[in-house]
Amino acid sequence: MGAAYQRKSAVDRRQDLIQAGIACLGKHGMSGFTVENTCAQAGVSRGLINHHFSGKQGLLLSIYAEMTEYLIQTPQASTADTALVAAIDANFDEQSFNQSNLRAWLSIWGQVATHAELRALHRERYQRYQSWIEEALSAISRRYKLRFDSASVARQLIAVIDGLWLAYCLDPEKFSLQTARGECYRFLNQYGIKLV
Amino acid sequence: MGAAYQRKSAVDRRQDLIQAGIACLGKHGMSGFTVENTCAQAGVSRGLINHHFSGKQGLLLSIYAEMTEYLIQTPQASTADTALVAAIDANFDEQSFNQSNLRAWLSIWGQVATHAELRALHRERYQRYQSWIEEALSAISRRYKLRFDSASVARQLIAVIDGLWLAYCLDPEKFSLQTARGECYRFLNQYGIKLV
DNA sequence: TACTTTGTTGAACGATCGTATAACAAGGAG
DNA sequence: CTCCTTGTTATACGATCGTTCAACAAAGTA
Repeated sequence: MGAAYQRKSAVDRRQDLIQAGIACLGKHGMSGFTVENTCAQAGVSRGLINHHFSGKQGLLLSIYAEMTEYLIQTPQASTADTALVAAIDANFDEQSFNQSNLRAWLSIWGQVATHAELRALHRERYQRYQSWIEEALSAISRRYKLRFDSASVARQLIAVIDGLWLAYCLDPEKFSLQTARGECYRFLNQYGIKLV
Repeated sequence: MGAAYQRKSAVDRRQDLIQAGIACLGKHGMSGFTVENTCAQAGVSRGLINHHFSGKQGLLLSIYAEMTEYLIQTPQASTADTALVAAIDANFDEQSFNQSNLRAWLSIWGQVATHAELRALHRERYQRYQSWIEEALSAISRRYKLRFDSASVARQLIAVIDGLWLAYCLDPEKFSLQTARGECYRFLNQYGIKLV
């Protein structure tokens, strides 16, 4: 007779619950992100969330940290060109640009305004993200002797990316991943930035 | 001794509940949009929502219809230039571009993927919105002999607007209404579209 | 005034929420 | 084999959710 349940290390189980939470957020939004659903998705009992996290809000915080980790990681590319391409493409690969993942983001964004700790975390991550993009654009403008306000273009670029995400999430049949990605690079072309 | 409660016509009371619902969504997001909160905000009893709407979901549907009404209304301006300016400025006036309203939008968007009727309504309104902007851009490109793909620029413009909304909603201190509006017109300038 | 219509109330219902807690068990240390 | 740590389960609890429904009352009609 086998063991009644599988015992995992704290870090592994925490990762399981985080991934299960993301899956629930992607499936039915914030209303689908319940303790019962998440634990069922992870294949564990209900009480386990409060053992590994400080309540459901604690799990949500860890989920957001995990989700930003993938996108915010500063690419290690050699030039500003390839680094920016890598950063943009990370937003438009299959892992990021699918309805489930975008819905999870949308659900969490809806909580940022309410949840103080979540807002603080978001502010820090987004600030780092924007600064990095701004510096990359600045390097590119110097290298190719282009004339544009890096801060302004950075704001617009981030807005375009997020707006395309939103449009795709709300109506996935409207355009494809490639269309969205192409739209993003067409936008940069208009400023003389020819990356692809 | 006055009346125990004020009796209103169905249309007036429905409007009260719709506005109260928007206020609740803006205050604490979708989790703040409860029957109890909404009715308290409207100053009526809990049971009234089910008398005037088909449940809470029915109210949410009416709320979305009301919110789109203001933004989607096709301006009656004479030229495509002024019409597009009016449409864009409607997105960046104080009534639309404040955190409470944007949070309400964000909350509803999070439900679009889940709620079938809401998704259908959104698809219809957004399609109409995009078509109108695309036609306006097309008229402008003909008039000023500009060379760009109207459909592509329309997608980018909507993405920029929505992305700026999102950024402002998640961190209002990052930039002001005027900055966001200016960013939008700077984007159009890059395509040779000089409206302001 | 008497009657009808219908907007409105408030209590009650079952369902589900997040959390706390005591009992249990898996796996390693001795 | 025994003990101990700790990951895990299952139940129970109070709170709150959305909805239903019978009773009430305000305003119009005759």
